[in-house]
Amino acid sequence: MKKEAQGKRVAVDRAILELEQFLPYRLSVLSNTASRAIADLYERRYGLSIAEWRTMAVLGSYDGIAAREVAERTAMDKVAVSRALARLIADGRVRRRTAEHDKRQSVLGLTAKGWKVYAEVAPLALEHEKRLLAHLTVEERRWLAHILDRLWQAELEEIAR
Amino acid sequence: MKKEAQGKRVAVDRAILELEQFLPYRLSVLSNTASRAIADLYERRYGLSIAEWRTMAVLGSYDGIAAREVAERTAMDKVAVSRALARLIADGRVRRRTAEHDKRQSVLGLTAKGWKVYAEVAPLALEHEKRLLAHLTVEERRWLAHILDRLWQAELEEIAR
DNA sequence: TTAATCTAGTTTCAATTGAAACTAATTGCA
DNA sequence: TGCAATTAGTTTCAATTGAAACTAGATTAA
Repeated sequence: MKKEAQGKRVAVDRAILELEQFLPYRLSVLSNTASRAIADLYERRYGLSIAEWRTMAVLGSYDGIAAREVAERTAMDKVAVSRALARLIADGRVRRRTAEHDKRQSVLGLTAKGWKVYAEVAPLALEHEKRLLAHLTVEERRWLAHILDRLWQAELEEIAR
Repeated sequence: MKKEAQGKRVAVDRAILELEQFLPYRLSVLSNTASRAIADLYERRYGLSIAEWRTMAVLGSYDGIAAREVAERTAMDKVAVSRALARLIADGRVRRRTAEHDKRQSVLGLTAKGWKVYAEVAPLALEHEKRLLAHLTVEERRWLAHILDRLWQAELEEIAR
């Protein structure tokens, strides 16, 4: 490490870690910008938070699941799910029944109104994803998907331990 | 899409988007787990939040910069930086002078105490990063670095527009 | 010059989040 | 059985965050 012109903004000798090169930092910044743009859009247009959108998305794929499974499938904790559901139900986008076989559990699903929102938001989200990926070549995209799978898997194993 | 056994957990016809495959979601989950483990560690051991650690990290690399530049280099907003600095200074880990050429600006740097913390935390952070990357082959690691660069660059261009 | 604009950084107040405690129902097991 | 432990989900309260307003200094341009 050596001085730049002016002797200002010196990269210091003792430094061992460059934040800009640090993987967790890079992932965090990337993740934030990837989510922010689209999140702002459906927040403004539909009053949906990320937590609410994720909840709707999994209910779009898995009708009739309980809150616990929403939490698993959205990687959110049960408190966040509870709050997201409270708002979605208040807005009439999600319906909740009590499971007959276990009265603690709920049976959740999108209402007609919820499906209407879903049918508008999902394409926006997918388009946004496409725009992000458009910056990569086909090969890079394949590698990215592969690497995410690998890391995902590694995490699961880590948690399982 | 078709029914699974039991007629439960049905993947619904109208579903357009699988959250688990959605890039912003995958990045978010990955980023969270990548940061969480290490963040918990230096929170417990040194009482450092992520914002504080990032601030210390850039001050370790760039001595004498102002809060504005900390914000740029950590991808945090100025309020977050102001608060992180307030705590770091209160803890005696960062020193702040006023810039002579512009009395609005501060001139920031790690104190001896700050350097001591840095010298302990940085290796921990790097080791953690190594453990994450250990799940990938050399080739995968190279591609990951490359892809992150590409997306990073794309973002910068996006913002510049 | 000096008034208007801009920039660095802080403060305030409301909204969001996180952790712990809680309620209600279910399960495991002596 | 029935009582202790577990699970689903909610509530509460404190801590964190975000947005806007604010202070103080610097810059611009008439």
